[in-house]
Amino acid sequence: MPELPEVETIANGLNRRVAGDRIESVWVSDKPEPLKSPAADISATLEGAQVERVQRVGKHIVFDLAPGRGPGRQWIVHLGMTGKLLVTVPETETEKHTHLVARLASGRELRFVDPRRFGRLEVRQSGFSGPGAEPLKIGVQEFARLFHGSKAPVKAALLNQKLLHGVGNIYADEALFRARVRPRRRANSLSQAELRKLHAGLLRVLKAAIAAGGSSVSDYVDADGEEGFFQIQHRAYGREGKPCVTCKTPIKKIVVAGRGTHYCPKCQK
DNA sequence: ATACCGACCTGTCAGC
DNA sequence: TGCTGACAGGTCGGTA
Repeated sequence: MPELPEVETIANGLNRRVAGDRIESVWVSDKPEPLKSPAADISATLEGAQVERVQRVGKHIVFDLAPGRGPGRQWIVHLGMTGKLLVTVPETETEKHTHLVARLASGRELRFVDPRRFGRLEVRQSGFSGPGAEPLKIGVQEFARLFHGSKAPVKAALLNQKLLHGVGNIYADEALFRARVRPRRRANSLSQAELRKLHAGLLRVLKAAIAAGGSSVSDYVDADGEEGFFQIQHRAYGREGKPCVTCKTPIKKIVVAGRGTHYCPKCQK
């Protein structure tokens, strides 16, 4: 479900709510899919650990843990399409598809819920830096270099987490719309000017979406249960058949890299 | 190396 | 009303 702006919003909300709290005990479901680390490792790492802070890396939520001795460990959560991390009181009814419950010293619970089970939970030594470059930090030069070496459609390159991490289907379409570049163009066919526009468009759309609390297309909510509002600013994603905000031409929907892809056939070259 | 496609899961919605 | 199929914000592994 969530891409960079949603994960950023969730991680910031979790940081506000649970940083400094201690995990007293953990329950893990017996469904194996969401676990990248063995359940016993996850429990052993989380139990007794204090949450130092929560931050976003790519589309991952990273909990820095202070176990008290030895090198720090991290709990890394990828929400997949439908994952949620909720902070609740114990009395709140446990949702269907709850896969992990961490009981906190404050008396609250941190719960991981994921109906589709595409999300992943993992514990590891500190220092996780994600699979690719960070879109909010990368300069235009490095950005251009990433795409220069790829013959893939530029949309596929944007979605490739080993190049840039954090960009998903919505913001790839939105960035390409703002850069006026067609999603099927080969990444290495973009001119320097187009790469600059793509870099700028991506930064603009990600920052605006973070400011709006992310996009709530169906059921996304942040750590406080609040919806995001960026979906009302979408110009391409989800607007098939609707008039382009620039030229009124109907937005087209095609499939690129196996994903529904929206663009303006007139504005985007 | 690259790119397409199915697989992984469940829920929802449109269409019949 | 109920069934079927398509589709969904993500990623991985196999194959051509």
